[in-house]
Amino acid sequence: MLNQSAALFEEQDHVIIASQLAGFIPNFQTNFNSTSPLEFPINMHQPCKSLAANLMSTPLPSLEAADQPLPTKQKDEFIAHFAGSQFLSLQRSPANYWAWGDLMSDCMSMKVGDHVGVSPLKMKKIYKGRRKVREPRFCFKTMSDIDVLDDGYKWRKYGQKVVKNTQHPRSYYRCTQDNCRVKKRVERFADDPRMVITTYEGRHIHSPSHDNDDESRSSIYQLNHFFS
DNA sequence: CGTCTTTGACCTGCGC
DNA sequence: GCGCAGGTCAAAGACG
Repeated sequence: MLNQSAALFEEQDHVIIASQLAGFIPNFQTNFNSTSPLEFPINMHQPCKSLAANLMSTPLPSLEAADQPLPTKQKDEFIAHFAGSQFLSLQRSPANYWAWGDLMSDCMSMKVGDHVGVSPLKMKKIYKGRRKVREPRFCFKTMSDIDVLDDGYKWRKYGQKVVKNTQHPRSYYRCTQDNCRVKKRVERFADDPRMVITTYEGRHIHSPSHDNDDESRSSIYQLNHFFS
């Protein structure tokens, strides 16, 4: 049984859904005011997605406003929706919109206690350099002895790399379906090798193979279809 | 024999 | 411009 706790984010659609983010980001500073992780069951993802999409659908503020917090009203709506739940507050700016993926990537290799955050200067550099559209990405972390989780799709490994400051190599996979450009990266969490971090990039243009009906109902299958 | 994995080389982007 | 690190390629080997 997969551990369903996960941290998910998708940049292209402005959807940011976080669960157990504190596990990825030891200290919330600069752009994140978090006191405790946000947690919700897997079947709450769709309402969360709608809410977050609505929240994030207003035009991006000007670059000069990059360091300004999310308008209080929007933040309050988000907080209200999760009243009674542990809550992660989000601040939105054009810079950290682009920085989400990078920040998350940075966090993968960080040690507990490291500072996490993006300086205003770095944020503006990231924003300036990322005007091209990037494939949507999301990642999640699971407790598993198996590196490559069966997600219903067929993958071919095309590379492996030792990442700096980590003991475990990162593996690169591509979907084997013709014309499908989806990729995924699989690596062990540096601070806790029992955890597997899987990062998906792109969207499948086909349905998963249904070799195993039980698998098609699994949580990981639902995770993939959340973004399809 | 076809498919998949491994792995060193190469490419690219970024920081200094 | 240079060096480093991450990402990708592709030839060779393993496996069924």
